[in-house]
Amino acid sequence: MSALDDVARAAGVSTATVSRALSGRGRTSEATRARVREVAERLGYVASATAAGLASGRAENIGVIVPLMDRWFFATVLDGIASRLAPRGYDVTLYNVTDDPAQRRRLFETALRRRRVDAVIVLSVALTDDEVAALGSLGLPVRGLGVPRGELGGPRVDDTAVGRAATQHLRSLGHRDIAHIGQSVAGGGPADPAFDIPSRRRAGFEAEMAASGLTGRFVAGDFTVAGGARAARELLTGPHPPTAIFAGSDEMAYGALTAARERGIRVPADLSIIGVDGHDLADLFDLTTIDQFPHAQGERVADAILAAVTGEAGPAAGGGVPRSAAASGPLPFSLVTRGTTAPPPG
Amino acid sequence: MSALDDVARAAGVSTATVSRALSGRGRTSEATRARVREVAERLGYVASATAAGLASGRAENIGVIVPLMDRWFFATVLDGIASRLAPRGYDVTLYNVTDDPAQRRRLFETALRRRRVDAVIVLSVALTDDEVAALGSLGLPVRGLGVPRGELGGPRVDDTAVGRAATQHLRSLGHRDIAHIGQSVAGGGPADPAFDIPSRRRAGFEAEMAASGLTGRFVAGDFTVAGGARAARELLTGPHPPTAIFAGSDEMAYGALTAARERGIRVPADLSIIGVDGHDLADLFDLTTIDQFPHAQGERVADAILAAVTGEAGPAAGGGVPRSAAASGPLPFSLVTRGTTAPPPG
DNA sequence: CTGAAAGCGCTTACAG
DNA sequence: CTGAAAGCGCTTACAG
Repeated sequence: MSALDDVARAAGVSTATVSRALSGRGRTSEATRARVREVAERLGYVASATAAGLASGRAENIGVIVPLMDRWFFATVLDGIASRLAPRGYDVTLYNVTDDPAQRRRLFETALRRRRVDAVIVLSVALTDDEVAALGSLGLPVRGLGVPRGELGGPRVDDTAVGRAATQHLRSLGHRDIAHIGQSVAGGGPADPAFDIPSRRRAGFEAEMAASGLTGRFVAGDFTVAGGARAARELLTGPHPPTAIFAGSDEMAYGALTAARERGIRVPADLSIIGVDGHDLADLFDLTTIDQFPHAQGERVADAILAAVTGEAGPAAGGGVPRSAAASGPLPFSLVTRGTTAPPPG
Repeated sequence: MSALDDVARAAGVSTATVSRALSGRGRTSEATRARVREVAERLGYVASATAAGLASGRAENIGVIVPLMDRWFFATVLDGIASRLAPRGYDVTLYNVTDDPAQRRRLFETALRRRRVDAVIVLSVALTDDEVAALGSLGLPVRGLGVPRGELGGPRVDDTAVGRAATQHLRSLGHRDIAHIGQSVAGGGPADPAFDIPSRRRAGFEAEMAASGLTGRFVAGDFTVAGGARAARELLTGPHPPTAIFAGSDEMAYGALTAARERGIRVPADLSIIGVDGHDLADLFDLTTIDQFPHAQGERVADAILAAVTGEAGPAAGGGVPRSAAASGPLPFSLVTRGTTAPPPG
């Protein structure tokens, strides 16, 4: 005696009709549908996700693989994803990936293979070849967001352009002695560094500097506040401190700000600093940054995965351009000029 | 021809035996179990979560209701929860609750009733009576973390003590003119303000001030950086600015720091500021705070929910005190003295 | 310890 | 448009 039976009985129809009326799949007369829905509502009936999933093959659930949940950027992207999925009736289950090999094996070889999700979104994590293969063998749509690999489809920011834009801003203020704080490629990264986000930002920086006949310095941070502080201290205590720093993330920029403060170096009078992200607190720090709209990024990848799962072209019918093509264009970013950048001293 | 059948065939046993060998439930000979596991491993077999869930009634999935996923505190707690659940084979599905009434109805009346989860954890959200009732009617274990209601069990910090400790620190430095930035009770909160976290912190503040025969001022922030800045501006531009501010959260304390900076008020020479949380960037801001170990809070509530779901007393056998009793004690907090607090001027 | 069989609560061809 | 029935892929009493 399932709950479905109760509804069918109360509405005087078969369970098949209840299922059709409630899901909207298959034909039902308007009158029947209305009556069934009314009865279901009154009885507080909601179909069991596991039973429906088993019978239909649709889990109505999207898996999201995310590193470091306590990092602002990912939390914000996740929020964007959830904001698009929930209204469509999709749940999101979280798969936190760490550096622990045993944990990763459990994730890719077991957790993800339980058929609990219809598709998976991968947020900026460096995956091994085996892991990419494991994802592929799932037979599920997979989209990455900012993943450092070409293998996974999904929207992405043109990070080379981001690197160029940040550098251009500094150059246009007159800086010639600019250092970049980023991530060293060796740091446990994936196979092909050419697809790496930090590498792209750095490449943009170097290209822009080279275009002016300049050479930029590079110091490795690790995309944390502490790493940024460490890198900035190295730069600022050297024989020839730069007049400007382009940090590959806002959090590293905060670290650079601290390092400058420690040494009594005035920002922006003595030193300009620009970050990347559009972090929550950038306004508080009065930090100039390249905003990459992480919340919107989450929305975009959620829409893309939904389109893949439902086989739709997208919510809006639109004109001649297929929605999928539009959705696969590069993600926007924007320079936000605040008080940490100014012309160089002298 | 299910995947289970393949394994059973290859191992030369029945599907029942495969199920028992793989799950560890029921008896199986050591030899059979080893062989079945070896075959399953070789074939890459992992039981379908939806089929197993339907048959067993166990979803092996915990729902977490969380507001504002992009808030550091919640993201950190979530990380703590996931870190305990994943190793035990439990997935976590996220239910983001916002202020949108339609969205909340969808959550409490539909999403949560799909039997996708074995239990639910509620993170600090103000629930209406109807929502608490809806949670109760789920027939599932429910634990809150820092929920402003007595109805939901679960570990919690003694926030009155937190308020007292912060105030004591300021008092011990010699401050007499202390203001508290918190949250106004009217702000869309739940029925009983007595269970409210912000109210408790404020009560602790007032009790401690009263004990010295002093009266503290109160200004409402809204637990955001901007709200803290606004409240602090109000205090600092008044006729009689305080010599110390106790902010109910680190993020509001950051706002207060900004407001002081705007006005050229030196911290801590002219003004002391203390926050609550143990935020990631507190170290960067050199902020004195009451750390409440959010990651550990997540671990604790995850353990509590796991105990409720599995009916266990907990992982460690322990001594005479039941684990559950120990786990229900108040959560720890700790004063971290940094550079934003000092004796008052003069 | 192991197997045959029923059943978990839905969805969906297939007929009508 | 609607119903009877099979089936989704497991788990679990129930026997043996």
